[in-house]
Amino acid sequence: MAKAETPKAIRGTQDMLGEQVERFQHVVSTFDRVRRLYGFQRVEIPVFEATAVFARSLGETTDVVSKEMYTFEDRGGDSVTLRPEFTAGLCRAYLTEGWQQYAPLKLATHGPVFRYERPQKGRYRQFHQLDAEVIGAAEPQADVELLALADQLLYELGIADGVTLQLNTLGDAATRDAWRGALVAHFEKHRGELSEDSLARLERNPLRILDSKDPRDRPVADSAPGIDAHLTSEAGAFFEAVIKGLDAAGVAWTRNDRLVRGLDYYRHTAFEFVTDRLGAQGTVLAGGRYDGLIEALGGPHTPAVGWAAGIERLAMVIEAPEAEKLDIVVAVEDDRATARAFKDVACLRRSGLMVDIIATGSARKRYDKATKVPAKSILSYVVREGLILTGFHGDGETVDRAKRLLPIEAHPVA
RNA sequence: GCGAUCGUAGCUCAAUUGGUUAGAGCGCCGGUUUGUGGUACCGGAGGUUGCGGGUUCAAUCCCCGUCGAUCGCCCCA
Repeated sequence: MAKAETPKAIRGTQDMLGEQVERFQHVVSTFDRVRRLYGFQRVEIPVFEATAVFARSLGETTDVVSKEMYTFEDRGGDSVTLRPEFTAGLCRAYLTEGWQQYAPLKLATHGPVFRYERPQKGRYRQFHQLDAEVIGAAEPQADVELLALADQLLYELGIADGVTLQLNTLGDAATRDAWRGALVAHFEKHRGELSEDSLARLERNPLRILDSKDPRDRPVADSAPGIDAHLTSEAGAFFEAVIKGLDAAGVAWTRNDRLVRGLDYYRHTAFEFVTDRLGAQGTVLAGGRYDGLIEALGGPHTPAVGWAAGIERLAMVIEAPEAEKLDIVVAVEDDRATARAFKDVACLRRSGLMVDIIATGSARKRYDKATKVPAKSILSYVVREGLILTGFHGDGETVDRAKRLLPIEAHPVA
């Protein structure tokens, strides 16, 4: 029979073990702890939705919809899509589950998301996000609270120093239209100085020229008009309130008036927490206010604001957390003690101690193996003159606890 | 979709300008030493050098293709 060929992992997926998992878990558990401090409740939503949920929310950026989503037809012929983000699904749930009665809702969730993209540093096809949203709150306090949550999360992950909060406003609809007009006029005037990529952007998505990485674009992008001159008084007041709130809450930020969002339903606050330690994929947490999204999903006008953070990117930036140690590792150095040892191990585990046992392979090497297992203490079993003897080594507190649970006298070999 | 770099044992890496039987450490398995201990030694298993062509007396090494990985571009909800 021909040797079976091992199927390979799908491009852009990850298998995690050891330190990678420790890092991942540390990010998630820190998020779960901090989110409670702010009264954000955990929600669960599906990993896939009707394609319309995301297609509608992504509007006219057809590139993203057609090329970058994992879209399939199910057996009934319906088009379904693996979630590329949490926000649209949460908004759908808000509308279809009657969650409007609880508004304003502070929600938190985390899990896998999927984007059909070419993998690179900090970028995968199945990756994982933390997500926090406030749905049904029009006030700038919601933006501030959400940013404070993000800020504290990064602080407690120990990476606040290496990350900066870049803040901008996209204004309201009127502001945005006026600014966009001024930008297009500016870029049209300097067509000749723009890169080919940016000339294409000028047609599809002119705001994106502002954050172009092409050095040829920088002079034109840097000299482009900012949004401030076009802010309506309402939009200006909103941004002011956010800034004042951040300062009051002690959240450090820097203005980046080149920071934009591609989609029209984004209003007012836009922000990104950025690190320089991840190469080209330095954005570690990003979000903004999306007052127009729920209407785009066929719901009533509903103001909302939220953010998402890449768990893998955060996990790469933090210090390695200390691996969890077992309380005891048992080394059975004589096969005649095996039954006794397993009995004791069962007792210890039922008492809530984390215990592993080494009872296979060369008997005389089992102690050496045990010393390599991350554990607070070692319990060894040997046989002398027909008696099973036990020996403890390591952390005193753990040893004392185990000694109280186990019979200390030597047992004859059965 | 485009570009650059890289694919040798389970892992990290060697192998002279192309040269004969592709090595080492770690890990794994077995044995010896030690015997309240993380030591040292001996032995073993494990490779179609990613895959397929080509050049050559001879290819891990050079060339082409392909697959995969990494990093970047595009995109970034």
